[in-house]
Formats: sequence, structure tokens, C-alpha cells
Amino acid sequence: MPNNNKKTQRPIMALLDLLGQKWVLRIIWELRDAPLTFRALRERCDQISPTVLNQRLSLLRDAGLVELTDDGYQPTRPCQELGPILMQLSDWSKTWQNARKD
Amino acid sequence: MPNNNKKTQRPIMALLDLLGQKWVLRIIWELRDAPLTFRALRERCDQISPTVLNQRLSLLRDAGLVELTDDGYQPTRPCQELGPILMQLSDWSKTWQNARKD
DNA sequence: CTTTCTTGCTACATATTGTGTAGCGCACTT
DNA sequence: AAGTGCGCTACACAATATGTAGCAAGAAAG
Repeated sequence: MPNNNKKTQRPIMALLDLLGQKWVLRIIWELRDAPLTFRALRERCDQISPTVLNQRLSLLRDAGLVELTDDGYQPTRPCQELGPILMQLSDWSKTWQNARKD
Repeated sequence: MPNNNKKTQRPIMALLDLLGQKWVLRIIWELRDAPLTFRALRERCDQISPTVLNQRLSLLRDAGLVELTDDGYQPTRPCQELGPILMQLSDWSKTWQNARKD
């Protein structure tokens, strides 16, 4: 799903490529609070197929955003810094949805 | 590509669904500075196929995030508020990529 | 009026990606 | 030895994206 463009070299492009893949944002979001096992994570993500879940987790691990510990999958330190940004997205989404209703 | 879950009702889920689709984040990103015509936008997005581009633009228009004006496609007011958040993402991505090199 | 641009966008065959179900191999517990 | 939960794989099927060609409409120029 990622495109293999020259621009992908640029950090923001690499990030947009990564986050733009189906389920990636959702997975990061679901891991925001507590570590989750593979199976628990599946349930949180509407029973996403294990094939894709594993594919995405591999990507995220390679990207250094997620790691598998004894407690389950959890975001790494850098990924946790992404948290506040996602919360802003969440806040923004609320006003966006309200505006939509008009 | 969006999942049709009950949770999708929640604003953040709707947003993650939307942004998690291929090209959506990229399109918003490319429109951040100036309006772009359909064709110009295509070029910026690595010659994305017009089929998908149109599909995504329709989604974004329905979502009230993008509109087509005489100057081309451009983000709506609410979408512009998304800009700063994306810039934070961009900043974060730089330190992330630096950390990755170790 | 007609030719020539450029616009947004569609058609469609092909390739890529995701889905859903079943189940394997491993480490524990009982 | 039998059961449980784990991460994860296999694979047939369905959904989605790609890439190329080109249409219809509008503006500009001859």
C-alpha cells in the first residue's frame, strides 16, 4: 500500500505513507491506553483479519512505533509522543462532526 | 475501505476511518498551501490514478473538508484548522526519522 | 464557426490488497 | 495427558487501486 516514491524519503511523506494505510491509525489509537495482546487488539479493531493485523504490526515494529512485550503490544516512547497529537485530532473531529450536522 | 462499525459513529472513529484511507492524508497535505486543479493535484500525488483521486475528493467534499472553486480544489475552513495539527505531525516525523537512523 | 487548449472526470482490464475462517505450534495450567 | 490462550500463518474469495485511453464542456485563438 505504501507508494515507493522519491518523496517518500522526506519524513512527512514517509509518515503519511505509513499512517495512510488502512488500520494503522486505528491500531495506534487503540494502543494509546494500555498494552493489548494480538487477540485483544483484533477485537478492538472490529475483528480485523489477522493477516493484515500482523502485516501492520510488523510495519509498526519496523518503524519503531510499536513493540511486543510480555504485557502485549504497546507503543514505544516516540509513538507515545504521537498521543497528544492524536488527541488534538480527536478534539478537532468532534467540532467537525458537530459542524457536519448543519 | 471504511469499516461500517457502530464505533464509526464516534467522531474520532469516523475521522480515523477517513484519514486511514489511502491518499487521503496526502491529498489534504498537498492542498495545504494553495488551491490545486485536479490535474495538478494528481501530479503532486505521484500521478495517482484519476479514479481514486476522484473517489477521495468526493469523500472529502462530502465530509466538508475540501471544495472545488474556480481556483481549483482547496481545503475548507474547518480543514484548514487541521493544518497546524498536520504540521505537528510533520515536526514529529523529523525527529522520528532521525531516531530511526540509529 | 472551427480548431486547439485545458479542465474535471469516466471506462475498464489488470494488479494489488484485504477478508474471513480454519488451524498450527508453542508455552502454561490443571 | 488434556485443556487454555498466545502469536501468527494458509488460502480461497472479495474488494480496491492502478494505469491508460479518452470523453464532454468551456475558454481562447484563428
